[in-house]
Amino acid sequence: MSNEFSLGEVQVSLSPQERFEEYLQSRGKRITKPRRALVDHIFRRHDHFDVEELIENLSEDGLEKIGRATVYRTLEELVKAGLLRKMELKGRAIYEHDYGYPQHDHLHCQICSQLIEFHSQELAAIRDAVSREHNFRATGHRFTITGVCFECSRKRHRQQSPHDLI
Amino acid sequence: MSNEFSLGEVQVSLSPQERFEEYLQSRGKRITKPRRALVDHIFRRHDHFDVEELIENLSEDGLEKIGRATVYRTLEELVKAGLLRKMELKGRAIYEHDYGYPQHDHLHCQICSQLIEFHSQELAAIRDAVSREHNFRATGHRFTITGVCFECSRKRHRQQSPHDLI
DNA sequence: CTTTGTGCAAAGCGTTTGCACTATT
DNA sequence: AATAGTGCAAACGCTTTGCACAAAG
Repeated sequence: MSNEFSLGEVQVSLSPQERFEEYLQSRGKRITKPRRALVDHIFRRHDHFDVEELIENLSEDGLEKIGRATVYRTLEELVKAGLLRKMELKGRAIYEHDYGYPQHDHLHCQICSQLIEFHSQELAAIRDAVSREHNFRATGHRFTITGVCFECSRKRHRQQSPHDLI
Repeated sequence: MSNEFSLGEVQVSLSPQERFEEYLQSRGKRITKPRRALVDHIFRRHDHFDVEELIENLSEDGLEKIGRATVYRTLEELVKAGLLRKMELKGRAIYEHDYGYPQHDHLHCQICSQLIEFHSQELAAIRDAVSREHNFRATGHRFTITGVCFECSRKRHRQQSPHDLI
């Protein structure tokens, strides 16, 4: 158990950095300064983030010179490498750590936009059962519950859901 | 049972048109020609559709004069009225009938992009249990399984998932 | 007659792409 | 030296918005 990383709850034997380099090597892609800086940065601080947030935060690490295009391109690589998970919310991409983190899904508050993670074993079972029934080869799933979080429902008694507001 | 509409499997007492007019009236919004034409059109033919498809098909019903802006604005109303369900896929909005249709979720083929519907009672149960645990007031959920459908996995032995392609 | 809705074209926003330059191999 | 990656700015695709005109109430 000495050379294992515990980033969340899942044990993995390579650091995200190492895993990314391995991925790059295996595809004949280059290990560059911006790529290294980005993995470091992302796995140092972020949990869920969108590109705009990420770019803003880059200056905290003195990485303001990395261009948007490089950020977008690197994020794509990180997803392909299995380090990040991407999802779409309100028209923009949200990323979160995937490598070394356990499978989970989200509650999404429509008011404050916060994402709350939850774990459910049954979900994977349903996914597999449904996929089998349809001869579908599942590679992943996304389950998102939308509504109003505890804090927001305390604050506002009138809610903003599609069906209300007279 | 005489005045009921069966659009899918759920019995409802108003036609989509009537329901939409009721919704519009209740908000002091006007019942206009384009709005009426759009509900008619949408509930005549479509199942899942995106805005581009919808606009292309409008000419089949002689509705080519309805502008994009009106289409977008009306779709938004139809969602608020509970007639349509909106979801985002690959950066663009997909709509499907909601009113008069049973709750369901989707399998999404990454190759041919088709959406396959499935029904699962357990899913609602999980949603409610998880929400209760987090004091979250759920108003809906979206569960999408991604992968490769039967037809596509027969055709291609090499798949296109994130992790492959040398 | 008042006010909301429409159609058009322009703007907006997140993301992608072409290209000359730079850095890795 | 050869080739892949970077940064910039322009282009993109989908959606929203401002505005003058049309239509509903």
